[in-house]
Amino acid sequence: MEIKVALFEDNKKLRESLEQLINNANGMICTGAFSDANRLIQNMQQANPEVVMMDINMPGVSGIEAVRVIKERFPNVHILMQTVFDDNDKIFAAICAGASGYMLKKTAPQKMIEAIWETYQGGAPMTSSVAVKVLQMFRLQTRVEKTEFIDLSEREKEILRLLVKGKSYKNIASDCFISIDTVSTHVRHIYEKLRVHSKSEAVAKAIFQKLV
Amino acid sequence: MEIKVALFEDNKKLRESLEQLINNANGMICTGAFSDANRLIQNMQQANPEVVMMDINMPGVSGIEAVRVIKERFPNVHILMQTVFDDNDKIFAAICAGASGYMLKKTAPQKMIEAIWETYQGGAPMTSSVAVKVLQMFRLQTRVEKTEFIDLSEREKEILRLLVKGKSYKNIASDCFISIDTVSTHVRHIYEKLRVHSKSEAVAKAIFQKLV
DNA sequence: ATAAAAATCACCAGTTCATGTGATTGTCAA
DNA sequence: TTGACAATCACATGAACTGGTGATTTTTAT
Repeated sequence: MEIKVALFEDNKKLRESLEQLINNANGMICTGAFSDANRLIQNMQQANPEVVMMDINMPGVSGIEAVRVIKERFPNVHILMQTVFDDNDKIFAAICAGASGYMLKKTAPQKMIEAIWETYQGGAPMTSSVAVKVLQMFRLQTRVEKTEFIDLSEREKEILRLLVKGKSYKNIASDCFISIDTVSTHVRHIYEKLRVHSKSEAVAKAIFQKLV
Repeated sequence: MEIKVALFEDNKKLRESLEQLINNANGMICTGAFSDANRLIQNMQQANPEVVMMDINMPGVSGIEAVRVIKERFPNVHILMQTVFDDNDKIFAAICAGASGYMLKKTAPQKMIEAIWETYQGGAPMTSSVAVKVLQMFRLQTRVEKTEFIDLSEREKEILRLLVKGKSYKNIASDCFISIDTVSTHVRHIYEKLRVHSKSEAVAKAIFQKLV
């Protein structure tokens, strides 16, 4: 039984050469090659693939959005992302959307075939530079801030939570049924306790220190 | 120039066969093979390796502890972990301690040599099953908020970072050597992309979505 | 080559914020 | 009962922000 591979890639030349590469490889067949993800569901049903190769940058529906949709509607399909750049944010977003693998387009054809095979088997093939970035991000996420003790009153905490939600003094006043001036006073006290001088500093500190 | 590889592995048979594998491979040489990490620093100075293969389970000083020490004392050395099990916690701990790669011991000899080579070049070779677990953990850690993909330009991200630090437009202008009006324009664009309408909302969203 | 996106700057009107000063009321512990 | 603190409100001013219009230059993608 051959692995059915579908292809989403807006560059015509690359799309065709990938299609050929897949069809020439043993044990796999390209059942669909599309230039965008605008008729994603339809294309997926038509191609009925086990593995999807998805370009991250496409006109219309982005590759990342497409991954999210595919993972929702066809959760058993494994997705191999393809991109020109090993850009942190996009890798991050693609992984979170549910992509299994992440290969740079410049990857050697033979390696690409191996990656498809690995993806099919439930692996997570990654270009070396991508793997390194994933580990870096992984370590960064784990960092813990040293927490200092900050003693806010209940009311102050309540108002700080509303600040974090992005509310203005006016909003907070009406939410809490108090006057704007009172909000202002509370905020002033919060600033003193947090030793900050603006809403955004307070919000950042509140979040990092997990005060909310 | 050959890659100098040091080996920490308590199983004598495995240690010797790995040593042989390395010495038989082109472009690398085993400059030290040790059964434990109890004389780690001394061994490291003696072997002076560029790549360390470290067993995760050893009597005495654990492989993970050893990684931490090596990364502290010899930060330029790349470390390839070796283990029998692909156990979540240990993978996690090893990565956080600073290991670059993570291979199961049952990996084919040829693949192991490739992994050493990749590690030397700053890559992060991982056994497929490990890579999958890393991605899983990665997603779990992130699954707090559903992350939407927000495509900010470099400049916008830079300015967003400064906003999170609590800087005013004036500060940002002087930090970035641009006019206040330019800062204002960038911020406007950031707001549009994040769909917010104030500094504090932007800051909160930036932090929660890990845009900074 | 050409269109799109990014980065830069300017002017402006209205809104919101930061901070100072001062005051009243209720609670609670010393 | 007195002082500390929390919560409430008021007035005021300068600074900072939001959002709209419009424009030029550079970079980037196709």
